[in-house]
Amino acid sequence: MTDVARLAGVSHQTVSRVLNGNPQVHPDTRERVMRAVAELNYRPNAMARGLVSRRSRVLGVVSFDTILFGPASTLLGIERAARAAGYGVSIATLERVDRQSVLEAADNLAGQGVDGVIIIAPQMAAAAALHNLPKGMAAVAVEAGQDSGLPSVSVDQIEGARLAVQHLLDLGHKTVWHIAGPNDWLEARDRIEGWRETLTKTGAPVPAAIAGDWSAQSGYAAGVALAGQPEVTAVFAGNDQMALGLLRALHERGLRVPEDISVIGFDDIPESGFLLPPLTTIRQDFDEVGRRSMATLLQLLDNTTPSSASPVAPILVTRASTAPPKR
Amino acid sequence: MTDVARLAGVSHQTVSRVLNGNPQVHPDTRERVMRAVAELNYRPNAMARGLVSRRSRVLGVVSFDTILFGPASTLLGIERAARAAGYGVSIATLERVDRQSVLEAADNLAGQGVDGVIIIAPQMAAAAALHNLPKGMAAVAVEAGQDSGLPSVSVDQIEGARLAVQHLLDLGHKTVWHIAGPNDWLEARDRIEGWRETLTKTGAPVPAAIAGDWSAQSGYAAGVALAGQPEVTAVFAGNDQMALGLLRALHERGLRVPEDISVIGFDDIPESGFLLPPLTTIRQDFDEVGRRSMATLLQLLDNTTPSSASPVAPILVTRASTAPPKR
DNA sequence: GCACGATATGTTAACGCTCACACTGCTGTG
DNA sequence: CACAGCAGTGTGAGCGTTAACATATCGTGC
Repeated sequence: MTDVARLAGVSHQTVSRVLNGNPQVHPDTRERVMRAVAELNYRPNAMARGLVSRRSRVLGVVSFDTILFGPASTLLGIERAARAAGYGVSIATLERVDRQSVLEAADNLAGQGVDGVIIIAPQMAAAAALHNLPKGMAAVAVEAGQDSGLPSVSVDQIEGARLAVQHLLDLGHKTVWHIAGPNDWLEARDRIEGWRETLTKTGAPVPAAIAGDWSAQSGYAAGVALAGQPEVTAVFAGNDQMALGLLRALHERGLRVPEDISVIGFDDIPESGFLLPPLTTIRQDFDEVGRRSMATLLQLLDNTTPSSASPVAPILVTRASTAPPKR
Repeated sequence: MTDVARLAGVSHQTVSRVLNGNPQVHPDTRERVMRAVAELNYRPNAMARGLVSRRSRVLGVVSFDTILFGPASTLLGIERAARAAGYGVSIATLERVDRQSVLEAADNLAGQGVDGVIIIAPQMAAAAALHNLPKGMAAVAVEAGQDSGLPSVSVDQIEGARLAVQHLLDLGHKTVWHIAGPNDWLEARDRIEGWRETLTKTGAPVPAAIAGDWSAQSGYAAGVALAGQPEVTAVFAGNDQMALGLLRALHERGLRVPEDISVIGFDDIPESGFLLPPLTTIRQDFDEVGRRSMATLLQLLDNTTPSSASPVAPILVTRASTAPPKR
């Protein structure tokens, strides 16, 4: 910076002013400084800057299983929103999801000097850990339910499930079976709740939910079980991967989708449109989740009370795996 | 730090020594300092530390399309390796892949003060940009070919293609068709090369490669074209998503896999085992890629000449989508 | 013509840490 | 008994930036 100042014939403070867009600099001076900056290929030192301003302009994201479509998309949405706001993003991926791992990850990020963290905590264990975060740490939770003690952003899973189930009921199905995600995931619980509520509200019988673990394999297993029950005409799978496994199981048993059984998924993974048949599913707007998380975090950093908006609304994507019942 | 020093009854320098594991501190002193650290809940300031040591212990990763299985897995592998080495990871995701975006992303990361960057650059355009990186920036390329001018780490795509094609030839197929990835991806080019080479070497005829874009949709389109050609008995899809689309197209045309046509994919995405039929494919070891990238970057930071190891070997995962030809 | 605010720039002191060096006792050696 | 050597600790400077304040220059209104 001193070099730039010398070359431009000004003080280092003026250089600092130019770099920070201070309006009180003469245009000519600004020009000269900019030229010197370019000529010397000067780049401000982020650490010196952060040391005095107490802001690193980097935020941390704690996440789990970033290979899965949901978390990966959320991460991407956050990263986009952060970049738009002039922030960098540092990640910490959890190997296991328990209280300690979450706290360790948050601690690591804090040690890197992030200004705040966004925690993608769809599991109960992760959400529980949020109460123990180092105090004074600006943190926003994503998909963590209301009782995490943190400002939080999420997609309206209950509404998503309602959309899925209502769609099937509207087609004329008497009821809808459900392959649920793991019970320690909040999203799984909410989808079960939305499913059950919608059935109950319309007076439809509520079959037992079948336990899955998000994997295609578990969907397949559920499909094997369901294929043996002739009364099953419509199935709401907790995510698209399980729907995929389900489709395979039904196909193997000679059941046609949607003629014999309607199937609806959740997530709208890129492959969903190309399954056999193309999958009707529920889409979540992860970019919006990213934007809201970022906005909330920025409010936290500004010391304004974060405005808690309503959850992000999912939408129904109708393809070819659902139809009126034929049997 | 001063507070800790006061509480422990030592100088700030001794506190620093304890924190950095300097062996020349008396065990009793160390103990007292540690206790003070714990009591005050003190955490060293990363920026002050980085300012003087000129090391942030954070590295940057430039990546594209982190929703795709390959890049997401690579990112995860790098993150794991970085954590093991005590480094944090900052990400920069590209919206578009061209020279300028790559340089901008690298610049952003540099502005955040990362010690070095790992660039996942599977596309020609990205690889080309690597020559223009700010000099003095420690950088490692992943999947960028040899001529990026950077130390680089990659999976042996040619070998992977060879494994796939040889597997089909060994089953008795006269030749193997290929649905290729986009021509501006290095991985796509290498897989084409491995495919062509293997066919040529064994004297098999080399059909024209069919252009795809990694998506299930393009695999479907290719499948529609191939289903009309009775001489086609074996297809090597450039990735598993295209294989998925292909399976759907073949199924729709009444062609059975593997009885009528054998299909092999590439990547081994989590769903591959649950397609109809379970997909035989080629698996890449992304953790190993992450470890090697990290190791290379650390060597670069140490000013040792990076040891350029041989590419990571992929492996064949045999499932149910390939069989000897029947027609 | 002169005080006065506005505009533009410079000066100095932190920020919290590590590095280089100086210092203090103590032990062991000739 | 003096002195070197060493373990253990303290002192002061400086990393590159911004904040706070001080200063210089310039019109402007009376």
